[in-house]
Amino acid sequence: MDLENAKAQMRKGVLEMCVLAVVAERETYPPEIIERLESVNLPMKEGTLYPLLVRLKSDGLVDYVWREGIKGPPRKYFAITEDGRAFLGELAASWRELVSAVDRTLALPSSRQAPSPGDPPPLLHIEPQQPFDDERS
Amino acid sequence: MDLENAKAQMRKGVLEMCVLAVVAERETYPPEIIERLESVNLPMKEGTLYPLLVRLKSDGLVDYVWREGIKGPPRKYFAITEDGRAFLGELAASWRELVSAVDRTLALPSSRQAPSPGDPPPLLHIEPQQPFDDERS
DNA sequence: ACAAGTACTTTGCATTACAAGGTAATCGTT
DNA sequence: AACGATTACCTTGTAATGCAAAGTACTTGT
Repeated sequence: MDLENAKAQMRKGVLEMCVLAVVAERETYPPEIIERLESVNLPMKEGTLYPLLVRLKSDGLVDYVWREGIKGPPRKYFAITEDGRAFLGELAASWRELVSAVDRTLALPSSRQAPSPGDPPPLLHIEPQQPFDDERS
Repeated sequence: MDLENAKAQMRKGVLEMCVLAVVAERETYPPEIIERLESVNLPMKEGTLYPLLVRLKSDGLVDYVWREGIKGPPRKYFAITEDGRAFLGELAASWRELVSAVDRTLALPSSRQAPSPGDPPPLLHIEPQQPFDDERS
């Protein structure tokens, strides 16, 4: 289990919201979306983005038009729809709830500090515990 | 695409960290871990937790001992290891980075406010845009 | 023409949460 | 002591989804 994998797993759940947020900012096309997300440290690959945009489009959360660029092939410029903007609002609210829940978990006593040398070794040398509330006789 | 699914996706990436945080707090056994997480609004099912604990154990991040309860069958009491505590520290740091990155994305202009009636319809009625920086030549 | 660059698309794989069902130990009641 | 209820642990199959890798197509420059 490596840290990189864990970080990737954490990112997975928010990519959809972040793409929607970037598209909500203004019309863009996929390579630009990727650049933007990378610029805030949220790497995303082509093979992830294109299918995601297809999903968002078929759910009516974004729409696109073909536009000719100054050079190269035509681009799909995406914009958010009204439904998309409403959904993004809900996603952002859920995100804030999640952040609050996770922070509450991380703030639990003993999960706070890094291991300091000289601490009493906490590993399974705990005396047999008194049950508190859940064992109704 | 429903909101519930999106919320579940967001949770997925952090469950491992949260379980580790709960176990870091003090020795516990699986049903209690589930209760704790539910109490902070992070639902997790048995079929998710047990295989996850197996992974954490085989990676040396947690350890367990069998203990007899006051009633019912014996329980596996889990505690975090030193390695686990170090890893939890890294996970928490990555989590904070992610929160910061996502918040930066959500703060992009136009993804902030909810749709207000009377706004100019923003959907793809934007005039053909001047490219800014990325079209070199 | 042809190569290079850019953009869009698709396929197969790995990870992982979960629903659903299964095994086993203990307890209370008869 | 037998049996159902409770509690705890475990396993299997499914679905979602990020990604690597490879493919298609349009445009530009030589």
